[in-house]
Amino acid sequence: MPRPTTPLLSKPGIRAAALEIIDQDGLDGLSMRKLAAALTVSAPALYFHYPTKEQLLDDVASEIMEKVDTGAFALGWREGLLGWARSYRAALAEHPNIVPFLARGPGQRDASLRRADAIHGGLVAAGWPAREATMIGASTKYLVVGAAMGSFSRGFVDDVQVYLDRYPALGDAHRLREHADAVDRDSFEFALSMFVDGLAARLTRISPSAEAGARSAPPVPATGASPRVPR
Amino acid sequence: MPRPTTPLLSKPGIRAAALEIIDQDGLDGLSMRKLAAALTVSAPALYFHYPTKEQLLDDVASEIMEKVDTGAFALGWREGLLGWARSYRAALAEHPNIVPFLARGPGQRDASLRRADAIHGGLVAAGWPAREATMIGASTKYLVVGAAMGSFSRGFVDDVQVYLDRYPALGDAHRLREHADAVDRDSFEFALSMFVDGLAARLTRISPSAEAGARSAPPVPATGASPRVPR
DNA sequence: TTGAACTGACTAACGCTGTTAAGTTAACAT
DNA sequence: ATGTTAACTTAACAGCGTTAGTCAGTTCAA
Repeated sequence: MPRPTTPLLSKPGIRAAALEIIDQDGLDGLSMRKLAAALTVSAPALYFHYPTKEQLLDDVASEIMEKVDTGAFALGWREGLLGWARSYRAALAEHPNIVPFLARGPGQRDASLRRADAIHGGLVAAGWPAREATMIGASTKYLVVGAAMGSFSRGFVDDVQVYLDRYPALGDAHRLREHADAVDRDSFEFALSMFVDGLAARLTRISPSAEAGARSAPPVPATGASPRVPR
Repeated sequence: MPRPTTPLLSKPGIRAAALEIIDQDGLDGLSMRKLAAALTVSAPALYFHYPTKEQLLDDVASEIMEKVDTGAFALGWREGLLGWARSYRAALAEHPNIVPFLARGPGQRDASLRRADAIHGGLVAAGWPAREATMIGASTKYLVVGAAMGSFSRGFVDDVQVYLDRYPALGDAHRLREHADAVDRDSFEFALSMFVDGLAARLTRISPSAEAGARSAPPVPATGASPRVPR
């Protein structure tokens, strides 16, 4: 079958199939041959549409990141940060297997820069110094990526009775596995709250005029408020 | 050369060589053949000492994690948490290439459990409810792993002039690359401070008796203070 | 209407990977 | 002296990402 009358493959189709395999079999479970087989096609056919496996993964990652929303910065830095962090984490939690790739991921993509700009602009407009705005953005990403990756709870095994008396402070850590997801979600929300609380306290300390977390005061264009100093 | 008079290989030697390759060439740069070549040995010889590549990596990861210190919990939960987080991050920053592996890593190892026990016990002894102690431990790990992995700053490319005017709020983000490491370190410290500040405020709120961050009051064995309730 | 150029697939193959099997001999225990 | 174990060797397998070369169907210009 040299050239079909109607194309068998399309970039979105390849992406969807790849993501499906990743979700089911993990990141290592995706191979070009397996992906091709799922599309009832030979492996090299994929290279007509994607020059490399990494490029394909980049595209899949970008697709996932499209669900990240920075719009809430219009309601104030606190709302913006919370909205961004939550939508970010939700996007990653939907496809946890791709997170290790996404973490080193591009970030230099256009959409990614647009998000970074919205975040930084929103923070600066609310009264945060540019340098701290950068650190807040980084910190929040740490939290989201760490939560998506680490999965603290999954570090415990549930078939071990041993450490129940060996490490009494762990109590019944073996039950963690059961509600691992819940613990992860709660821990993320907890960390986010503590972090934002600390931020709010700091903002009133360094810039008492700014209402901590409320709408940014003047209707000045958000992006214009960023001074051109190294951060 | 069937059996050498004195063994050519040893587990510590294999581990050291593996880590050296990982540090230089990245996690993907480590192959059993390359490792064997570095040790002037054939690849299958390694399998006499390590049953699998994953086991080898587990051991290397554990070796790195040995530098993580939870001793400061004797000085109070705040000092303990900060000391743990900083030594944890420092250990990962020394070998950033192995972090992606370490993040999914074992965690169920003996040493890992001992650390978890010390952390949880130290927090509970200072007045934190067990459930929140768990979340604090998880949150801190999120921060450390996220900081070690994400490398927010590395997400920017420095050869692009384009977005200077396209995304004005980003200012001169292209300079980020230069002091990427400094930004990472500062952002981590910033995040840690904000998080711990938020925690301290919460602790005085929920348990006013506990001095927020000071030494845990009575010299009671830390591990004995953990009630046996699900967390 | 013919012919060239392009498109979207194919099969074969390269060098790489982790790992297993089988062979070889030094060292050690009985 | 003999048998077992230890520590290596080479050969090989299946699977990986990717490249080269082939070929039929589609599109468009002359």
